[in-house]
Formats: sequence, C-alpha cells, structure tokens
Amino acid sequence: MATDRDSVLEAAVSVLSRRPTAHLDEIARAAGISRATLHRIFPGREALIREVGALGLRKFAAALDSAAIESGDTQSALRRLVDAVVPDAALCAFLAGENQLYDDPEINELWEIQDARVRALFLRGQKEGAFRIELSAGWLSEAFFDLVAGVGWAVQDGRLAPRDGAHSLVELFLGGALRRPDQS
Amino acid sequence: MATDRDSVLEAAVSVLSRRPTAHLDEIARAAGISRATLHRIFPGREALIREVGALGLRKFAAALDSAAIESGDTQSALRRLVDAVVPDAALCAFLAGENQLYDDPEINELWEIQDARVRALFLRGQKEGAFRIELSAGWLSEAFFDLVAGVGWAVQDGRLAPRDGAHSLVELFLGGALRRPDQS
DNA sequence: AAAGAATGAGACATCAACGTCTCATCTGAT
DNA sequence: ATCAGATGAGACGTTGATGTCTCATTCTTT
Repeated sequence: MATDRDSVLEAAVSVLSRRPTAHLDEIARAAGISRATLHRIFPGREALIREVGALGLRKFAAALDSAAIESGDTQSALRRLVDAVVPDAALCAFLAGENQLYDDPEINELWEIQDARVRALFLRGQKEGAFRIELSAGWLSEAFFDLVAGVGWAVQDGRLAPRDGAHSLVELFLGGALRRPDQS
Repeated sequence: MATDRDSVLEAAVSVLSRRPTAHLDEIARAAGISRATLHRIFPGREALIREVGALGLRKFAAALDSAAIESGDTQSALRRLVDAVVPDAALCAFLAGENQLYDDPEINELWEIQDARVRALFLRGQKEGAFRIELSAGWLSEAFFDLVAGVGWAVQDGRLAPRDGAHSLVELFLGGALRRPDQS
C-alpha cells in the first residue's frame, strides 16, 4: 500500500523536477497507472504536490539522520551527508524549484527544521575550525542545497554521471575550483 | 520604447523567478500597467516568457563580454565575471528554473553559445593550472551557474544581502568551504 | 469457477486563465 | 481648446486542465 503510493510519488518526482507544470496525464503515464487511479490515490493535483514535497523532506531528514551530522568531525559528517543525499538529489531539485510548497505551514516547518540542522552543522564546523568563517553558515547551507539540486538536475538530464555526483559535489563544495599548488 | 519593454520585462522577472506560474494579472500589476497594455506589448504569455529568457541571455552574454573572460588570467576573469553577473542574478535564476525555455531552438542555441564560453574559460584555466583538473569543466560550469542562480534567489528572498552576493559566490566557488590552516 | 475488488478507458461538467474586444478616461502635442 | 494616441477597466468567448462519473475489463481471493 504505502510502497505503491511511494512508487507513484517517485515517478511524479522524475517528471515534476524537470517540468513543474506537467499535466496529470503525464505523471500518471510516468507512474504506469491511469489518471483515474492517480485520482483515487491522491485527491487532486495540490495534494500530490504536497505529498511529493513531504516525501522529499522525509528523505532529506532521513539522510541527515543516517549521516549522523550531529556527531563526529564536521568534514567527515558533511561527506557522509553528501553520500546519503545524492541518491535523492532529484527530490532536492524538486524542493528547490517548487517554492510554492513553502506556503504550506506544515511543509515549511519541516523544512525549517532540516535547514536548521544543516546550518548547525556548518556553524559547528566553523567553531571547530574546519569550515571558513568568512562565509556565513546560512550561505554555506544555502549554497550546499543549491549544489545538491544542481547535481539532481545534471544527473537527470544526463549531463553528469550518477556515479560522479557525490564526488563532484564534495570536491567542489569543500575544496573549491581553485587548484592549490602549495597544497600537494 | 525599448526601455519601456525592458522595464516590463524586469518587473516580470521579479515575479516569475519566484513563481514561474504567476498569472498575467500579477505580472501586469508588478509592472504597473494593466493586463490590456501587457497584451499590447507582448502577444501572449508564451511570447513574454520567451522575451524574458532572451533578455536574460542577452544580459548574461553582455556580462561575459564586459568581463572579457577570454583574456587575462583565468582566476581574475572569473572574478570579473562574478561581479558582472551578480547584479542580474535574478535573471539567471529565472533561466535556471524555466527549463521549458530550452524547447525553443533560438533560445537554446543562444544558451549553448554562452555556456560554451563559460566551459572554455574553465578549460583554459585548467590548462593554465589555475583550476583543478579533477572536476570536469562541464561540471564547474554547471555548478557555477547553479550558485549564481542560488545567489539570485537568496537575494530576492532577503536571505542574502545584495552587497554580499558577489563575495560569497566567489569565495565559496573558488576557495571552497574548507578552512586551510596551512594557507594563511 | 465465481464473487469481489481494483483498474483502465472514456465521457462529462466545471473552472480558471487566457486572448480579444469595446468603451471611457487620460495624456500630450499642436 | 482640440484632437490623436495611449491606457485602464471590464465584459466576453475560448481553451485546456482538472475533478467526477460510469462502465467494461482484469486481477485477486476463496
């Protein structure tokens, strides 16, 4: 039952993250069901979008949990987080693009919680001396999420190999684009 | 005449970059004109969206030109590019979110040209030893644009001060989030 | 095999945004 | 002051997506 709902939601993500205005026909076809059945599972378009958003936030929260970002050294924690979150990067891309979701107070609150956790990770890392302090924890958190979404889009459009997603993300975000001759 | 069109387009960007499905009523109100006049300037919604996209690409191309990314050392070129592009970050955010734009061959070709220029900048920087070679020029280009769009969104939503946009972007993209004790 | 549930296909009404039109009002130039 | 042009406000029909319905078919369970 729940797995059925989730499989439909995953199919919806694959369509909606690319084209947020896709018709229900299209989503139903992507999920391999008819529009009638789609309506039997979700009362309407709005409910479907909300459920996709909620799924995305659940998975993001689960990634934060499984990465145990609140413990251990912060750099390793961030690397674990990337590994945990990249498989669901498409969902993050959806969350990033569907700003209308945050009109819903429940969704918004759930997001605030997760975002605060990420910000806390960066703040802790800054206090420990792992992350740069010239950049605010808020901006680091925001930029991190932007890049996760970017990986999601790039993978989905075939511009980035799924295998490379986590590595490209970590290396750029942590190390930057500049080569450091004095480092190696 | 042209300034009038452009002022309407700028108003449209401020609305559409945040909510791509905004009604024409809303856009007209944001531009300070009536829906009738909006229709007199642009034949329809589709044309309006296309024009906004074209404006964004023109401004992006102008930023690449004014930054002279094809000459000089690549790191400085990138810094100049950031300074030139951040004021129009909202337009880039719109371009990033409106994937449907790229169905239009003219828009798509224009984008390909600019994207190739950015990729060439990174490739040149890699050959010159300024940029890391473990990350593909394509990914660097993609991530750069993601962050520019992120700055646009963050500034528009008040999460990032406009003054900080360029600095935050350059520092994170070039230097990464990691602090380097052996550097300073 | 038979009964029940679930699904797909399609028809149908509804509704909101869009595009077009008209007319009154305002502005600006002569 | 007058006239031409532009604008705003609003009405109107059209269109397309949505939500609901029915019915035939398929799958499941016993």
